[in-house]
Amino acid sequence: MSDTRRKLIDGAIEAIRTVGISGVSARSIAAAAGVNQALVFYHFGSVHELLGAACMTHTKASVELFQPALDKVTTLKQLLAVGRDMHTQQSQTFNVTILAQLLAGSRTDAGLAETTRAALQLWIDAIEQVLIRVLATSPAKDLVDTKGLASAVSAAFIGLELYEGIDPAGAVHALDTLDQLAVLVEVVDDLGPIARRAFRAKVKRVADR
Amino acid sequence: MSDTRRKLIDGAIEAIRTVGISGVSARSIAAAAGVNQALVFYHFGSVHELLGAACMTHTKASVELFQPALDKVTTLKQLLAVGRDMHTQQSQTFNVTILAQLLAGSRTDAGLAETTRAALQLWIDAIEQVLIRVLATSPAKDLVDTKGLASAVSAAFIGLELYEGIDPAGAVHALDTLDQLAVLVEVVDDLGPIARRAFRAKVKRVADR
DNA sequence: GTCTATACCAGGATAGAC
DNA sequence: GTCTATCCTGGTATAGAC
Repeated sequence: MSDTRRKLIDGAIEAIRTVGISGVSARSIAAAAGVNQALVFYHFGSVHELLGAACMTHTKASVELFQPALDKVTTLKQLLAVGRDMHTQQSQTFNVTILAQLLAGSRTDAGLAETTRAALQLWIDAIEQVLIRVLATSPAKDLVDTKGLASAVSAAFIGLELYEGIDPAGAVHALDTLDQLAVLVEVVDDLGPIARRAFRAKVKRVADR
Repeated sequence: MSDTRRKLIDGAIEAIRTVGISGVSARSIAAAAGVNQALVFYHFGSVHELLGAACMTHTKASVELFQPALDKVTTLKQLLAVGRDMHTQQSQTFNVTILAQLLAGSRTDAGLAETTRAALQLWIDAIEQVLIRVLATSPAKDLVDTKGLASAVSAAFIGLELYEGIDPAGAVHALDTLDQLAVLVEVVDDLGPIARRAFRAKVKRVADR
């Protein structure tokens, strides 16, 4: 990949982060990239195309970067912790920030929507693998669709990121609460044999109906 | 409130819905409202001010409209059902769609961020009241911070709305999965006295540490 | 492949007629 | 309170020099 293409992609990420989807433009991206504005169109054809390419590249790199951390996760609480770590470690280029802005922008551009969907799917797939592993020993195992839950978790994370933008303290509070709830799940997983059997029976009854 | 102000507020909602935060402008709003573009500035001073006013008005009306439905909710499953109903019944003016777009736009405007925060808070407060009622009889009661959970639920809903924009089928699937999970909570709430006592003891131990 | 220059349009905002 | 006209800025996109 040429040097300018890479600069433009980095510039696009930087621009989305600083001015948001509603302020991003060929000029703001070129300024962040330190190259001429016309090159956006030479290399990518349009601003939206560049945004899509940047989103895909950035998401791929981000998922790969955190894959080792995800592989170590054995509880829901730890999964949440990885999410929070991502945010603090990479506050300058946090991928979920980018995805949130592009998701909002995808409302008016079908092409961008498709790329954003594909990028988000990378996270969903990675998270699903974690969930399959984490839930393998849970008594609630048969009641949970891992694909659906992985989508829900990803979407929720995006919502929390947007919420953080308007109420940082509230977002921390919300995440702390989810942390507590993750403990609740462990409590269920950790019930004694009698309670566990009663739980399983209930779950089975509910799952069958 | 004057007729034109109302028209502009309705037009702003309409414009956010159709062109999104990145496409919204004094001209697009005025076109949707059927009034002259200059009136945006006469009545509201700036486009962002109008967006903030529209967001607040629309959210207030939406919360009031769904308050009776929220008052009837007695389980998490029903709370989720109200959310889904809102979406289908009000697909033209779904308030969460508006909030999601303004949340994304708030990244670059502190004033808009504050108004959006206040508007979202209306939902969070309403949902917290529901949660207090729903969780009152749950054995997990003492472990859950209702304020934090209400924020998390609201944020998650916004994320799901954005996700729906790029993958409608995936979003339905995610919501169906959450529906199943809500059942799981009922299972816990519905354990027999022995299991319930064991559960409470575990929760207490966890809550104390 | 990159830069300059430029055409052209959309958006924010104001002045002033009515 | 509303409309017309207008200014200016910044946005997309292309042509053409280098």
